[in-house]
Amino acid sequence: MVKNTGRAGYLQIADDLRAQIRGGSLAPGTPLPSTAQLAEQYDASLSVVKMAVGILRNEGLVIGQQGKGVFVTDPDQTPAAGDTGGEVAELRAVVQDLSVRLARVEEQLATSTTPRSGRSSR
Amino acid sequence: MVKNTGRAGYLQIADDLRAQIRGGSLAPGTPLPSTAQLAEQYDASLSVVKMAVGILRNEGLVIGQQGKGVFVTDPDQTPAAGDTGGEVAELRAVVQDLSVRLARVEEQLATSTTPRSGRSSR
DNA sequence: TGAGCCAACTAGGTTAACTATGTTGGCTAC
DNA sequence: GTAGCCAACATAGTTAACCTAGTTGGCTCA
Repeated sequence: MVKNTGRAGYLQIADDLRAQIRGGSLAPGTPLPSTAQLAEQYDASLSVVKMAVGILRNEGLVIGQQGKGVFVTDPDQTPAAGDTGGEVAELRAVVQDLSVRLARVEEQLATSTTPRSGRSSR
Repeated sequence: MVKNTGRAGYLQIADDLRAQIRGGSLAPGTPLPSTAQLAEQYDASLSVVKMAVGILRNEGLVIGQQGKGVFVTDPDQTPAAGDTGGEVAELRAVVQDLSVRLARVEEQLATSTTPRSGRSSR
């Protein structure tokens, strides 16, 4: 399953699993196969599989529970790894502000343009 | 150097190096100390250091050259792992555009509602 | 039936060893 | 001076082994 494409085996596995997660084959909350099973499926060592899963964990796509397994995270509740979360939060705040202001403007326009005919054809 | 904070050693090292890179201590183009040196500095095994560096490599913060070393990447030229960087930049631009346009509309409204006293005291 | 024990299974971290590949500097020969 | 060789150094990937910690299910006993 791990091909000689020059791309490291652990990255290929991570790519494959990520594609499954992104593509919906592995839905949020779904447990991934165990490390042992993945090693068998991908014909790789446990260590390589662990590395691959570690990559996805750092990306926030999966979360592991000792003794239980590794589960696909819910994208709506994933803070997003790294500082991106902070940037996204910032953008959300700005968008929220714009939304409020725009609603206000729309309201003003709705009440102020009604009596003025000729201004409604924008 | 790797503390018993419950956070994995390799993650601590990655955090530390990331902070140095983000903080400017390690400028773009700068070579990181070698794996052997980092292992000594952080009192960890080669493998742990490699994992830490691997994390940073996946984040696009560093790039390695065999036989030479690992170098800090230039943030302006780093695509940022995945599409998140590009998407955030794009969203910023859109938000900025909306901000300007909304401010303009708000200004127009302010001037067109001036003759109507009682409506400006929002 | 419920509680306790334990084996099997699981994730995650750490370590050492090995391999492949590339870089660099010193040394030698021409 | 230049080219070639090689040891030392370096990155990156792979593997196996070990350890800690947690989960689960089956079995035994009260």
